Amino acid sequence: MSDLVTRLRRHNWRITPQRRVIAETLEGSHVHFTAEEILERACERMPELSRATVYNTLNEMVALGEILELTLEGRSKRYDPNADHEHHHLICEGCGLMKDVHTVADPADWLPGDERHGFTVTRSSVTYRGLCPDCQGA
Amino acid sequence: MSDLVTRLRRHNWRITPQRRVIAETLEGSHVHFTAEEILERACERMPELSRATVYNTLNEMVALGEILELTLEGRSKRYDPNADHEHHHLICEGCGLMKDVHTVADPADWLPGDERHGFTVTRSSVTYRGLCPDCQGA
DNA sequence: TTCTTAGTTTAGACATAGTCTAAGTTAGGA
DNA sequence: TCCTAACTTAGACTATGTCTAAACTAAGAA
Repeated sequence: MSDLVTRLRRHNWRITPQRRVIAETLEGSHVHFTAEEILERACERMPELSRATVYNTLNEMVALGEILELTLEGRSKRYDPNADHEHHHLICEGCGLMKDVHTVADPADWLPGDERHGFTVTRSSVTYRGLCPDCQGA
Repeated sequence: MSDLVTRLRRHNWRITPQRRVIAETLEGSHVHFTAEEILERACERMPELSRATVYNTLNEMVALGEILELTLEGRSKRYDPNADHEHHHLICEGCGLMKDVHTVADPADWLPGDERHGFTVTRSSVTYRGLCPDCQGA
């Protein structure tokens, strides 16, 4: 049983076969997939699964707070099943490898009041870029 | 004369009327526009300007390193004429408004060595999200 | 000045990512 | 069982961005 499915069930969310396949596809890899990639992989197990169901399901999981939607480089959003605790991303500019990382302080503490322009700030995320060990050698 | 135009001229880049209007539109505001917004505003001064020219010109300016392409929330990229000095972004989740902000510390200092996974970190950027004054009221 | 040529611009077709709609299907309670 | 609300589906639609082929423009050569 997928851990994500367990978490989703707690929201009194009906776990249909389609949703289960999508959740398990999301959790089955350490890479963050795009919606199209999830559709493609989930269709290997359930060929009649529709594009709309994948998009709807991903959006609902994001709304429930159980997965994260990442808008990074490129045109498509990616989905991260580790929505549990706050984390940030470290991206290799050589090969595109992406890792989750944790900071020692809350980034919101470093934005002074006069830099907030009247906004109420609710979330903050840091993206670190550099070269991974493999790409430093190359 | 726009400062961005000056910088572009240094690349031996032909400054056509179209490119001048696009560059001045980019610099004329403190917020970061999408390509469509730039097209719309530039068309107020040059109605025959085409969509393709705006997209081509923006992509070329990015390739020259004179503006930044931001892939953040939503479906469209935004363009930042301040490619020079380090700054971060504050985004309204209501209307998509984006502003430049400055933090009181370097985000790289918040990432402990054991969270770097052997990467050499060269750049870091923080994205703050919340509601702008207008969207708080609505 | 006129010619040549490379660079630029244009309209609109095309591609891709994502959303919406209307109709059909399914699950769970009365 | 039937009823109803939730879910799924195919495909139309929208939004964002790219490509193409033809026309235009500017700068140097003759």
